Amino acid sequence: MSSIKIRDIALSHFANFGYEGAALSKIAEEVGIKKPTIYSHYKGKDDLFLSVVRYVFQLERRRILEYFQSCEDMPLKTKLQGIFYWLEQGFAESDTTKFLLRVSFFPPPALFDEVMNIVNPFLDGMQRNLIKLLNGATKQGEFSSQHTEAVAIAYLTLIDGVLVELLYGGKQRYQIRVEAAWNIFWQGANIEEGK
Amino acid sequence: MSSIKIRDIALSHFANFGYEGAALSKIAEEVGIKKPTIYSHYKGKDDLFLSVVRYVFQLERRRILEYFQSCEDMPLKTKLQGIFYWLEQGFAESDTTKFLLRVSFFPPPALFDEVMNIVNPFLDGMQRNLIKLLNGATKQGEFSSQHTEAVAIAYLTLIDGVLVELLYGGKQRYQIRVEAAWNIFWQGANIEEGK
DNA sequence: GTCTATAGTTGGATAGAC
DNA sequence: GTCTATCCAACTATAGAC
Repeated sequence: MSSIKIRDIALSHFANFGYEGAALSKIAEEVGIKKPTIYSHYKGKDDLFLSVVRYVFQLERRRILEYFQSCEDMPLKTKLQGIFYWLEQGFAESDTTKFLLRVSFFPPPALFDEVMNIVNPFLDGMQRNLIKLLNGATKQGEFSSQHTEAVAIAYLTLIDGVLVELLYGGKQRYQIRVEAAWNIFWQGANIEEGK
Repeated sequence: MSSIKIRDIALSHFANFGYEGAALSKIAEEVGIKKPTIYSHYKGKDDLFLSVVRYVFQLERRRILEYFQSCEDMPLKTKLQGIFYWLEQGFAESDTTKFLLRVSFFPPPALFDEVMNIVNPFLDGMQRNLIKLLNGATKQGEFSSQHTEAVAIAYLTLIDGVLVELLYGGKQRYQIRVEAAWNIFWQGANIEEGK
């Protein structure tokens, strides 16, 4: 089915040019079909865009679950630190992360509500899973902190901060940031109680 | 001069709709002039856009210098922590921060090189000033860390991470992030040597 | 500098033959 | 499902009167 090919190429165009910057004519050209043919697969540009949004977030959700399952028996530190390598890989392989960030930060105004109804549950789920993870580790004595939620929030902040650099500065600067910021985060998160 | 009014209103349109999403007709309408009048002030859309870019980054550079001068005699912790309130204020007052982030992360492809020739020196200057600041404080004994550069990088990562939330999640979620992530950063940065 | 009028292009979307 | 042909709306940009 060429619906899939259209969707995949549209993803890369939306990721690199944004919603307004992407043109159905250019997408069709790269797919190897004529523009009107898109309309026999999708209702229009909005429908195509929202299909890509749903696809990307579903894909990302599954990938994250797979990651956590793949390192279920490892210590917490390994799990949390491994994310950064995992992010780098996912970013290199496709335009999904770029699309994800662009859509999250600057969604097309007309589709704001519909986009946020997909983005927000995704982020909330991320945060819930993370807190669960930290709580579980705390019980097992792997991790000592009275402020599990604060650590979770700081960790998400760290991820956003390095993602920004991955998106913008490239791999090398990303790795430098991860190295520097992770160590300080981890030390700060493991301070023993008492101010 | 109405060049300024055009520039300021264009700034808000570019910030909220992106380069492609902003229309000269809408900008002119809000200014209270007709569209062709813009062409007697700017060569075209590209020229207007790049004028806004130059203006915003120059403005931001000056604002940052002013901030650091305003708290020159304060302890390092106060300086670094004060940035977060300062960011929040600047973000609320205008669309400059939104524009700055949008342009930095997702510049219009056709103007990529020209934009980056403005963005990169700006960021490099930020990082240089920060390292200078940390080095100065280290000499005065305010701050103990063997890894000044790592702290600087982690601090910039922290700023990006909270800015993302300011842009996307709003003031309240921003403040929560700042509270949680700053404490962990500061503790981690001030760990005594060893390990 | 500001306008009216308009050129020239490109965008999304539809009708209808095959 | 795919095409050709076409429509209409919106955009940037320019010409020329005032």
